[in-house]
Amino acid sequence: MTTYNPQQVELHAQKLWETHKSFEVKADDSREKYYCLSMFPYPSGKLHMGHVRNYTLSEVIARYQKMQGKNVLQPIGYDAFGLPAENAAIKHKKAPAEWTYANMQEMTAQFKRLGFAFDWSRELATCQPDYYRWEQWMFVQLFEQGLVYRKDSVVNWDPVDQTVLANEQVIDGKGWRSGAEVIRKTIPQWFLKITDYAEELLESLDHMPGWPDSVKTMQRNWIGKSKGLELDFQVENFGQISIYTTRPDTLYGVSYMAVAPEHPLALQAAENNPEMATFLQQCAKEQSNEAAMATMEKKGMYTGLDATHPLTGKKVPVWVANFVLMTYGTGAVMAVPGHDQRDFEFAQKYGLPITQVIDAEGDLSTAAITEKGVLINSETFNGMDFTQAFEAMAKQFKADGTGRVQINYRLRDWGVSRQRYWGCPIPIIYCDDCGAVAVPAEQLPVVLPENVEFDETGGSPIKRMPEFYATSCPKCAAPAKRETDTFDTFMESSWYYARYTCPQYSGGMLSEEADHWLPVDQYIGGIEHAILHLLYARFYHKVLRDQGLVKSDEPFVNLLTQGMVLKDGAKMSKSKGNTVDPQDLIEQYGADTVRLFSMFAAPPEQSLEWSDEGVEGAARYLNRLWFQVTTFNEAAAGQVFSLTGELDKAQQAMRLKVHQTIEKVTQDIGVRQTFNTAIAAMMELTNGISKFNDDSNNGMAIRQEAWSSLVKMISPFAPHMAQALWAAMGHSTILCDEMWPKVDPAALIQDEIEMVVQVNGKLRAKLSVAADASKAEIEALALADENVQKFVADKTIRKVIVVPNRLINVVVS
RNA sequence: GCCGGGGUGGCGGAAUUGGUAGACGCGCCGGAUUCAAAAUCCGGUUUCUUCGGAAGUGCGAGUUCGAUUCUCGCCCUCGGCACCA
Repeated sequence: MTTYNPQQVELHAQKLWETHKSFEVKADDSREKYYCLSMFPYPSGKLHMGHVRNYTLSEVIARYQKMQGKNVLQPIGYDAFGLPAENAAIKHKKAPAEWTYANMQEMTAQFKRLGFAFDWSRELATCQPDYYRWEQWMFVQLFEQGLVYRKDSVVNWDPVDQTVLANEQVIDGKGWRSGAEVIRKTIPQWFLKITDYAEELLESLDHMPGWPDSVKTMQRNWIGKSKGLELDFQVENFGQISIYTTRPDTLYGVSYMAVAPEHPLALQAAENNPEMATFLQQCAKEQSNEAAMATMEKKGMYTGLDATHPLTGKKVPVWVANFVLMTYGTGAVMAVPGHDQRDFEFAQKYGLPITQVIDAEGDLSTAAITEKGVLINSETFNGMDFTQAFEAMAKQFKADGTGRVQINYRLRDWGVSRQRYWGCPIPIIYCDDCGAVAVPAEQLPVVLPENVEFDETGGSPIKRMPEFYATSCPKCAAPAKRETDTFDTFMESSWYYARYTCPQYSGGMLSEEADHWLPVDQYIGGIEHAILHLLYARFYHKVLRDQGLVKSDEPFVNLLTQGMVLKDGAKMSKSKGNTVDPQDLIEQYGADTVRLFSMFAAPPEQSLEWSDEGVEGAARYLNRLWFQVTTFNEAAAGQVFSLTGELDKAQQAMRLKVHQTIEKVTQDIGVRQTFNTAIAAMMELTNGISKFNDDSNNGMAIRQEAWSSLVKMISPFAPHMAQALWAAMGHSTILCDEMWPKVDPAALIQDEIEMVVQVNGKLRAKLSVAADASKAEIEALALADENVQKFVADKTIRKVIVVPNRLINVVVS
């Protein structure tokens, strides 16, 4: 017997797989395909436990599916553009490309050491021109089709560093490096019309049974479809403002209007009013992200302008309010303090009238009444319910042309411009005469210069590199300037899963192979991507489809959202400095232990609070398994045992346990995706077999079947050890090419079943009952039990509930 | 603030369709082995208890013969909120 040496066993298995190209796959119509994908990593440095968990999850699924006989594609690559590389450039005076490539190399070595079944021949990195040229190409297509447009939009501006900051770089309203107060600045940026796809993105969610309900709900709410009225209000000395409301039934309760600080009306009001100008400046210092907007103190100022109420003709004051979003609806709202809590608070603060126009439960002296009900104080609309009022109002406004029914989405178009260096250049050229012109396809890619130097401010180097931006107009050949903004990195991560099907293809964005592999059968990634990445990728896939590049409607059939790996209660991330380095654990225990533990510690969808303790347990288990199997192999001495004749009770029980475990593990991996319980079941079986010391022929046959099944079932988790044990059993094949063990239905037949007896829901006895016993027999048996009698004796039996194969509940009083 | 999760022994977690709460593992306790220790193996381990039992799954109600599971109201916590990825 040899002792278990994980380092040796693991390197040996890895070499074996590499030599046999076990995980390099080609399109093969003779076998069912299975595309298993984990979200690719950002090359931040070393791997952390979140990575290990993520890739082990897809690994287990991929290896399991391969053992079901499928042609499994499991690729890997790097989401290589992004902010941390620029931060590192400032800090270490190293070009972002150099830092990124070094990290990729390090992470690749770690991935290989973990023995993941990746098809490395398909590796890609999004910062390579071969990759991003097609992203630029697609942008140009969309530009020409009108799915791309340019408009003014707000960014965080650091007035000291003279640079745009990411939300993450704004801490308590101040620039992370300069400490200066960040202000809102409006600059022109490029947008993709994701809202054109809002309806389909919403509707498709109803036909995606492989996605978790929670993610679908979040996406539905994010898209936020609503039906309302858009109404025009006339404002004297200004003109017309439009508002959108989903509650036209409360129109008679409007006591003021509110516009966003960036609204043209607000800007006009500030022209001759220094106080208003100061107020708008204050608003410009407030953060524009939704969380801040929703929680900050509600402030407003009267513009001095009044709107005319379209139904009553009365004057309604127009206010500027810091909580009105310019980006949603029309940037103006009607305020109904009686029936909207935010309007209510604002009205209370500024002494604006609060009137009740809906008859519903509530007390207007303390809070708004937000429930729907019958209209009151609403002239001819009195007595109508919400639906009647909505329709009647819609009809009336339509007739006089001042309002219309409108479907609105909360979803906004996707702003893809970033004023950063380390990203894919936006393929646009600005010409004084021709305007914004797309870079012609034959001039793509627009290559990002990689040898650059960063200054302290973190501003993009290409913005001061004429050799990059100076060019000529593709239309009129006059001197022109390239766009120096780059794409949002979500652009790269929105289609990489498709490019993996043909990573080296140079004839286009995607080859015909894309439709062989797509859609992805199983996608796995962090729950933090539930909305942004997953929605952008869904959108992009539909765009690819409409360009004729893929045939499917959705990119990911099944989605597994893994919980966060937490340390000290917070997301494990490099920026927080609370990461656990798996390298040390691999060196100490081996990759199999680290993989096994990351799957055993918690179910995949739950967040996992990391603790170093417990890894030991996984290592102990593998050691025990190694010892048990190698000891058995010695006893078996190369012989193959098969069952003959009748089995005794203990043998039957052992064989039952083996096949129950195969059934459970198969279900847990293949259907439930609860890998922690699969491992627990295998541990239980291991304990069971090691206590079953039957040396008879049938005993040996059962043990041989048990160990061999167990080695196969543990192989997705601990593939190196499993391979070594498989070889030690005398097999010359590669285990990952073998078929998954099958359940023998005959082994599952039981003639006696244990049932529980309750009296008034409390456990009082356990019974062993013949499998074919009738209800009456079971009932009689339960009532005959001594302990049951004790609790029943002096009472009246009201009823007896028999749940087949489970329990008997005797209800007494 | 809004949207979506989570809360069960000392700890990670299990209970798959409303049916034995605590599987499996960690830790701890006891024993074997050892000169000794580590490792390993065996046994025990929710709490209280008058040893009959009783209580118990964040808190408070409800539905049910029966609730960790369903309903309502709270509390705490994690993720997301459009420029972190």
